[in-house]
Amino acid sequence: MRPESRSMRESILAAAVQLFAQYGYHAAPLRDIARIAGIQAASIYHHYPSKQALLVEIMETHMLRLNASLEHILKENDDPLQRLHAAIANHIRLHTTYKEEFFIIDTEMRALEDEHRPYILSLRDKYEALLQELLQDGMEREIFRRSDVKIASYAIIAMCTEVATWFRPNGRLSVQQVNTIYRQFITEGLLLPPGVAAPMPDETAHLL
Amino acid sequence: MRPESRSMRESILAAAVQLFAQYGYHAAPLRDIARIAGIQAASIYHHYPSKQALLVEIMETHMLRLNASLEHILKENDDPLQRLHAAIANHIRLHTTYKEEFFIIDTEMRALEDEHRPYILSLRDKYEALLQELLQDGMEREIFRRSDVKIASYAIIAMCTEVATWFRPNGRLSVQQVNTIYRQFITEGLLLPPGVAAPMPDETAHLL
DNA sequence: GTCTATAGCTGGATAGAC
DNA sequence: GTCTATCCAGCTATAGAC
Repeated sequence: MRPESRSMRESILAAAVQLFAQYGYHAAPLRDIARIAGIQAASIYHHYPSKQALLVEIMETHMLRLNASLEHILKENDDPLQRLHAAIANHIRLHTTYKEEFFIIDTEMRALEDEHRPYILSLRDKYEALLQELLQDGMEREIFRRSDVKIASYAIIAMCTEVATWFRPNGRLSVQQVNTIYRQFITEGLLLPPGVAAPMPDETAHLL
Repeated sequence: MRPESRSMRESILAAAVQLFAQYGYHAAPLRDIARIAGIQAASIYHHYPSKQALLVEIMETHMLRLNASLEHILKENDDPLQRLHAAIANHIRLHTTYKEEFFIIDTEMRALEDEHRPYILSLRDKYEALLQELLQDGMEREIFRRSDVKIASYAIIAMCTEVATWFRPNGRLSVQQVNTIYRQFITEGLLLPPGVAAPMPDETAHLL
């Protein structure tokens, strides 16, 4: 594949990402994707066989990226809490960096045709299984509270994924701040421990 | 409005709920909605002015229901923890009872035309504001850990809303079980309190 | 590799009979 | 209140020139 060709391929994909995220797959006309990429609609078919192929490529690329990064974290860490912290940070980092792509993954599963849906779903299932493995291990080693592993994984994924919906790169909070807030919420919950209520908040004590 | 008329109105709406949830707004043809309701597509226009009107009515009805129930909870309770428990239970109850309707609210915001989107968004904002009021009050009264109120509200809403995606009425867990698991996760988090870490296994007790 | 032109279809919505 | 018939706009995708 020659460089000029690859460049146009990427321009088309970037335009598709933008419009799929903004209007949804079915509401985004191929003509508009072509216009943003700077060519005619028919020319897209030199680079991709169909509109559906654009959606599949967006979803596959980023689900593979997400899974590979979590597999790497599990391989490099043994401590359940370190693993969880790294997994949260990784999920939030990717969902803010590739915010539109993951928003599409989160909202356009139904737009996948029967031919491709099982494959993309299997990638999503794989991610859930990796996180559940992390949680199960942490519970067996008495680091995490024993709870329903599946529901815990769904809850963590849902709240960390939704960051892709509202996060703004130049908004009130940085990625690092969002990460810190989510980490504490997931590990410690909302409730103040009854006895420890008063003087020094844990999260600032170590700064002194 | 005569009874026969209202009945067909509801049949049409129910069919729209089913197909919007299953295929998405843009991918659900009006002809299919009509077929499920047992009439011809053109007859729908006697009951609703447009396809868009079906979507708006579904979203409005259930967002109003959700807001009214949370307002009622805030009025009837004063204790922050009781309020939070009631809010979680209420959110999960509605999102499992009207699972398709809330799934549509969660995934088809982009399908709203400019004329109606601000109104539906204002209802969603209202719900977030009510929950944030609950959280803010609980933090000021030293019941909840001080944290970012907006993010905490987004996290709680995201995880409790996603129940509408995977919950199955005759599945592994009852609504009550799901509610209990979520309640503990939100208030206490995943981590076991270090001191309270259960009876110590014999082979590690000597390390203390 | 990109273009113009258009095929082929499907969709929401309307007209007007009954 | 529901029907049949149809308009017409919009879409994805293809054909074939350059």
